[in-house]
Amino acid sequence: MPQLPHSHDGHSEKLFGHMPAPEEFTASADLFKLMSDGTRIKLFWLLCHCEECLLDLSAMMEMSSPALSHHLKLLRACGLIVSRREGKEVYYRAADTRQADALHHMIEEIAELACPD
Amino acid sequence: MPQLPHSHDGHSEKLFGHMPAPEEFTASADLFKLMSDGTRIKLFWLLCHCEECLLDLSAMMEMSSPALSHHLKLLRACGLIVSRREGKEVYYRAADTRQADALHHMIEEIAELACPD
DNA sequence: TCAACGATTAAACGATTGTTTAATTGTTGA
DNA sequence: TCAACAATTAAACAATCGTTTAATCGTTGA
Repeated sequence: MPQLPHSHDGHSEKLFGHMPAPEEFTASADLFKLMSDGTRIKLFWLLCHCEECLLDLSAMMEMSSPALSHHLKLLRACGLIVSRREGKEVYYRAADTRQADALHHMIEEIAELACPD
Repeated sequence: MPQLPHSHDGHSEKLFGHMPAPEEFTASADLFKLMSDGTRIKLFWLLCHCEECLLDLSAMMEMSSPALSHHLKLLRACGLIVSRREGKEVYYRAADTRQADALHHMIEEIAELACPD
């Protein structure tokens, strides 16, 4: 049993002995980090409700297309969104995965947003 | 009805007209930002499972006490954890709120952590 | 009251992140 | 093939963040 500076009770020491590996937290942290930016939350939320091309997203988000492209790349790298090219345009939408769905619900639960159909 | 650069269908334009205010996303972003650091996730998770003083937390987290104090301050400022002084020591634990509870479950759902009793 | 201890604060530093501007890649229709 | 358009990439910049070191505050017991 590992020792703590102050021994208040045995509970913490037992917990100390069963600490999850740091990697288990970094995986979560990376996902939360992705949502730590208001721009990306709004973007991801938007892509949960429609499929759109960069220019339209750019207008809806009121941002430049390079800035948006940067955020889309991050979201796609984590598998939260997918894209498909159709002619000159690339369409983005939320991925159809358990993780993306869970995150969508988290966002709406936290923000208590009214969710358009 | 607002106009988008490309009019693919009416759906996005309708959505564009009902965009939630930026503040609704910044509130969520702030909460996610709090959890965007592996150190803080681990710390918060720990405080969901025990109540401890700074020095013991410092040992369990393998961090300096000033660094830890800084993170505890951030978590407390958002109401996710509470503290009480008992003599020379200050004890921290997760707050007993819906938000803290929801976040605890999110972390374990995302990390799929085995949760010690 | 004063020394010891635990906790907090402040200042400084390095690292990371988001946006801008400009250049480049990819696709289509004339 | 070339001009127009959509998307992406690259470089540069300011801003934010987490840690360290050092100093300070608060409490207790001698």
